[in-house]
Amino acid sequence: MPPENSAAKVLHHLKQDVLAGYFEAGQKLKMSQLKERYQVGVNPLREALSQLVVMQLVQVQDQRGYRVCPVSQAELIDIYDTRARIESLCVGLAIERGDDAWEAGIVAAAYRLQSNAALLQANGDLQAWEQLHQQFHHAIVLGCGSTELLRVRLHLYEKASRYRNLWLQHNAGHAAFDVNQMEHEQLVTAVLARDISASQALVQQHILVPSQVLQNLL
Amino acid sequence: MPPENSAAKVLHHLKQDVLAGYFEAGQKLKMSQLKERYQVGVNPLREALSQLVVMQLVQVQDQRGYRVCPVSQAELIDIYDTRARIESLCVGLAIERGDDAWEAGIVAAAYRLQSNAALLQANGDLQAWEQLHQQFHHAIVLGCGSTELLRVRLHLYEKASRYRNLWLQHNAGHAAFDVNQMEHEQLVTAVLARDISASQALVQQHILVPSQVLQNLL
DNA sequence: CTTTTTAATAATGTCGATATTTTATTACTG
DNA sequence: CAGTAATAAAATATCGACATTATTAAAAAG
Repeated sequence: MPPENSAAKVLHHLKQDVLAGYFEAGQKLKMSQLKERYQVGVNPLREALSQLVVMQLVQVQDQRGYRVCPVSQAELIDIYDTRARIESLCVGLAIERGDDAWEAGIVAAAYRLQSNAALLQANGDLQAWEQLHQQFHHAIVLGCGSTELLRVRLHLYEKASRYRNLWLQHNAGHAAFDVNQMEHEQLVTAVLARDISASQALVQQHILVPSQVLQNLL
Repeated sequence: MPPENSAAKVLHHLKQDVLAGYFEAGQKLKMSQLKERYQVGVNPLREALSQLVVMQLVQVQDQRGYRVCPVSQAELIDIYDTRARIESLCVGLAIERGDDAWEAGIVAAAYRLQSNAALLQANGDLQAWEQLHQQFHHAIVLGCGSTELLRVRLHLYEKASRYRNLWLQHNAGHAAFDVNQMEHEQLVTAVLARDISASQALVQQHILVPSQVLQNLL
């Protein structure tokens, strides 16, 4: 375990709290409040907040402190649309470049997702399901072999988190989950068959369908 | 003019200094040194450095301070490869979505670049040329209309800056500049003709050729 | 009663100081 | 003389305190 300074620790917690919605969109982030919650002084806090500003999760106004970035339908559409295109790019490259270990990783992640999905849904543990879900998609795009592209992808995934949580809650115990699961099977088949255009079409749909559901919720 | 705090001011200067190569790749960034140069205390400095860490221009090691991110041939290839794909994506969308104002903006930027290129090359003002160059390409991709995609593009452009400076210096007064200029004319023609695949092929080449030159320099 | 002005309260941004940790130097030992 | 241990020097990370600025509340004027 890497020894982290308090700025790094508070960054991690603060980021989770913003992404999970503990701090609502647009909410003011007062120093006194944050000091209390994370048990650190202002300087590590300001470092963490500065980093979240670069990640576009927090806004800063000179002499007026920090606040959580607002959400909007326009941003939702843009993020999901861009994600769909980037993910498609990653998938195409991964199919071109992926080797045996890549294929095995996909099968393993798909198995883990499928075998735990029903239980986690019954428990209502949406975050655990989302983690397995994300690991499955990550196993696919990992084959693209581009650090930069994967970083861009991760950034967009994180920026989408606040919107995705709405979708997860809305669809808890809903039929959309089963549809989602079916799409995974189709995707695995297309990817392992090295069918680039089919895989890209499937993965774009897989991302854009939740976007359309969310547009009606905002 | 927006009133900025010292962290924002020092961030701007420090970023420029890293991108321009004033601080070399891998170099240790000592606080005493930075305090002297930017005339601020450690806390605004740490905020700025924290942001540069997120931008992947600076690395941090716990209790061992900050240093400029190293450069490598592998990173160069990855950045330029990814840039080529993202730029291609932007260009395709821009051609699909661009309107009259977009076309006019491209013609204007191309004109400004072409009319100043010879003079700036003679003066050896490579940075001014690069600025016009970048404004030209930005005028094209602006038509894609996606804030997120443009942000990703800008991030990759900035990450490529340190490598690009090598290319600029290497090609000062060289024939490659004229080839580069010719590629712009072809690109304008293809874009205004709304020929997506031709435009994408041209812009990919336009980015990848310098990458191949640079691979021999590192 | 609304608007403006003034006072108070609170919050932000920066610095200097300090404890802790790393790095460099010197001394020691096999 | 190389390698290691002890010491000295330097650098980092954090806090508390203070000056500046924004926000809120109260008072005064129209």
